[in-house]
Amino acid sequence: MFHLNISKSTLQRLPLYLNYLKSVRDKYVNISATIIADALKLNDVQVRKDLASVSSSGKPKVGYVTEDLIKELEDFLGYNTVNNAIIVGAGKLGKALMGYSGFKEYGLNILMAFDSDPKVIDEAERIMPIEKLPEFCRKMNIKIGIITVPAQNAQEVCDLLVESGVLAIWNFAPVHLRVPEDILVQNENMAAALAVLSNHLAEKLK
Amino acid sequence: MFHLNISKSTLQRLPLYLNYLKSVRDKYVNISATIIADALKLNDVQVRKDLASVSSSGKPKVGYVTEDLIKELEDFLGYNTVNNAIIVGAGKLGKALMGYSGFKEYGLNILMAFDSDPKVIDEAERIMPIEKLPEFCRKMNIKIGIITVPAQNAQEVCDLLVESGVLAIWNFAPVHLRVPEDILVQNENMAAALAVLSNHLAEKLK
DNA sequence: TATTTATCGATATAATTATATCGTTATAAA
DNA sequence: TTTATAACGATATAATTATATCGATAAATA
Repeated sequence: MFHLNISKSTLQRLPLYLNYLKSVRDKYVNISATIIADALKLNDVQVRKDLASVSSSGKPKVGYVTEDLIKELEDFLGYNTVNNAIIVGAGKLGKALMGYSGFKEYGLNILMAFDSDPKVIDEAERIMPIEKLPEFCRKMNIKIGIITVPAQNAQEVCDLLVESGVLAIWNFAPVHLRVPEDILVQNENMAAALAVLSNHLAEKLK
Repeated sequence: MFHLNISKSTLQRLPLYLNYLKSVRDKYVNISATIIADALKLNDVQVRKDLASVSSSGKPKVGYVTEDLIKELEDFLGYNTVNNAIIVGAGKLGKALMGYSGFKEYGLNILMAFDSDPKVIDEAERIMPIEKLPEFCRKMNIKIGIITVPAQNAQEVCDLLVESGVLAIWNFAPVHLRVPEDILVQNENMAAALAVLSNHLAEKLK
């Protein structure tokens, strides 16, 4: 697999293609970028370019073999590989993510949550004290860490994760995290999303 | 307030600025775009341009008055205005979001969840049958809807929300929603985030 | 008071991302 | 068998977004 030079925007559209393809796999044996673009209200050239980075099987007049494309997307997106992860911050959001079974589908397996508050520790519920994080990460070879602590603690948690060998961080705190160059931070900024919503409403209702 | 011509990327950075400013309000009476940019690892011109869309009080050599800027950002982002919202889909994610108190801080007040499955209806827990959604939205003047149903049901739920007067939709399903021009869809695509994480790992570990 | 400095706002350039165009090819219809 | 068409890939153009440059200005220092 050649995971090179693929833009974040492309990468973020791939799951949409995959989802759409799965929903029409019975309907189309072959499918074209034009049809996909139409269904997802995107530009067909964009779809074609995006797909070119995971597949090279497109044929003029015919398009792509739907099942092949699904397979290629799933492989590329790592849905067929299990990635073990841990969560730091066992508050409401952390627990919710941990309890959310939907991530399995994407190859994400959340093994454990960690928290600094002794009151929430509960090993039966898979919540351990943060002191045990480094050892756990090394032993289990954890490469993905999810941060759901309050903004003011996010950076220190981030540092701890990096020290413990984590390579990719999914950050739910509304802060910018400073990390070494080779570590990826993916921000899931709910505040940012809300900003967009609220701004739209202010526009509409004024 | 003039909410015009502001790019989504800018809008998404504003909460970061606000959060940072709050964390240093005791330290700096005045603050410059340079300092903010440095702290958030952004370009100073970008910060200045972003701030120009909410404030016009920057002074050479001095920068901005921290407290004024905080106030302006909060107003602009609508954190001082309560936006009532509802959730459709009372599965794990829906319940989690509903129970998550953090949104209050951003002016988002989730009043009720709706679901089509009679087994999960529980008015004491603020989960109502989906049939009651349109009436509820109209009566309570709901303008924000949050979609946490499975991908295959997302479009019909979206249509229902639009019919019921909702103007902005926060979509957690990994699908593209088709809506009239004046309705905003903000996608919180967890699958997309995971795609980015997984791709990075594949790169690093290959 | 003159000079230096940090910073602003405005404008210009660069980089990235999206869209349009064009030649080619595989299939279907005439 | 020829012609038409849908769709591909490649390349070119347009739009958006980020970064760099520059003159102006408020405060600090000489």
